[in-house]
Amino acid sequence: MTVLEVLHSAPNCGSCPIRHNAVCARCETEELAALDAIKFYRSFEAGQTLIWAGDRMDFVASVVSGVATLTQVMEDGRTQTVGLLFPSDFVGRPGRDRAPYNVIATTDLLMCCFRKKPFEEMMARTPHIGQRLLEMTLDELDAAREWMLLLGRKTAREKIASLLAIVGRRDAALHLRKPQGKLVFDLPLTREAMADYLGLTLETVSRQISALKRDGVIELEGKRHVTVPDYNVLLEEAGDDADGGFFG
Amino acid sequence: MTVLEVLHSAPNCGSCPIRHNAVCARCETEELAALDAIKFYRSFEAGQTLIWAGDRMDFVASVVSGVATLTQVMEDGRTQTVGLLFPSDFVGRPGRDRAPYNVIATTDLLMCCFRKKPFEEMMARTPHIGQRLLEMTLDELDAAREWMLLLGRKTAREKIASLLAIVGRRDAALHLRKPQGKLVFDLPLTREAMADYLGLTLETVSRQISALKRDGVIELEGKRHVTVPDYNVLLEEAGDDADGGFFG
DNA sequence: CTGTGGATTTGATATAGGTCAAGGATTCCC
DNA sequence: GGGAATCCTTGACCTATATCAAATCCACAG
Repeated sequence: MTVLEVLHSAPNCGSCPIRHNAVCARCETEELAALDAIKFYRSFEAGQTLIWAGDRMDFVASVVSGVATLTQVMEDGRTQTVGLLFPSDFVGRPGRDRAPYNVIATTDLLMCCFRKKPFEEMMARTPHIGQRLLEMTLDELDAAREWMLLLGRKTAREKIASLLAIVGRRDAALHLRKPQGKLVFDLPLTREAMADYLGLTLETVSRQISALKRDGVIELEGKRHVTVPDYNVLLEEAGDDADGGFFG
Repeated sequence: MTVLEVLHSAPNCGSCPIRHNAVCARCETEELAALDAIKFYRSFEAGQTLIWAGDRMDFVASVVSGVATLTQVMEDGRTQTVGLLFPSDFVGRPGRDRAPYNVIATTDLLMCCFRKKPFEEMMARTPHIGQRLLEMTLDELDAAREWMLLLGRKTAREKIASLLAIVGRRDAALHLRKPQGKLVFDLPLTREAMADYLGLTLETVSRQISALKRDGVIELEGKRHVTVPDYNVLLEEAGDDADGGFFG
């Protein structure tokens, strides 16, 4: 995969609590060439922590394949995941050099990285990139706030349905399809990782998944392979507005 | 208060779930003059909804005095507040013209507004402003994610203590002081508004405030006037890291 | 095939916080 | 002063979810 491909894939997936992406979908060829010169790839295994909260971060990066989480941990071990990163999502914050969260690969993961300093210099020369970054950050903020509603007010069943809807939507986006009708995808998270994202325990996650299965909202093959017979039914279970959020 | 004063006051209050502010603390005098030409003031009464989710927003604005909330409401009425706006905080998103949340004045409120189109034109001419806006948006994102930890993992008592710590810190910032030792301030929120922000019911909020009072963590005079004998004790009750978050 | 360890499910029980209901305090208005 | 509205507190009880404890499943090493 070339940088050009990474940067030009910019699916906008909706109101998910998930980062959107592509650094600059409109930038000039010569700028892409410049980016190309400062890029490198890194791969990680499922379960690996790529970055620890407080670490110095001297690069920014895009997810090429796989899924990662952004996670906060309290002193006594209570854990809350605050973001999910799918392919095309972006990590890193120009102008800040400490990572505020643990970044953990939940599946095998390939990242396309750019050294931070040259990236920032390029940003300074290229207004489009800064604009795009503001755009992306606003999307992330909307996603975080949508998740605040989920964490503060939704029931366990609604939380699970919401998460499944988002994973289904992002997976559909990877295949350049709109999420509708029947969806089939693999869960990129363990029950525990789902619990950490939803503010639940893994037992509750397991029970609610069983309940959704019993009620025919989803079908399961093994523990990770999910079939959603009707995406709209799933959205109703999620308690969202009809279209699944502000972005449709 | 002049625009210059509004724009140049940029307290950075820490890891609160609260927006920070000042559009551009470093911009040139002539740019301030340009901003001055497109500003206007609006005032609102406590309880008034300034903006409804879905409304067209043709301005951006800074809080001059008072407090407002950003609030999401589900179809069945469940309500979650996703942001608190104190003086110097910013509302509005260049490049987007629909408001995603209700904005509600919780006290009498004065806003300093700028018409959006000229503001955006100015942003395009002045890289500092765009940079500052990205900076502010990243702060908001951090605050939102800190709040996700609160909503997903903290107990009711910790939630209340966290909110009191944040209000105390922002209030101290208004007086250009560091929060420490004894703090005295007024709560700008009803019990119900606190509940909506913390993902609780108003009864639970009331009970936990009574408990913190009983345990000497706070003192109350009337329902709104709070004395915190020792800010560090409050932070411990909040379950945060010693210094109260990433920003100190 | 067999043991081992992680991930998951399921059951029994406990509890934090929600719900429903009643009553106080404060303010405002007449 | 006397409603009456709003906001807040407190009590009694209930329930969704957490906690603790076994099973079960499955992948993988030997």
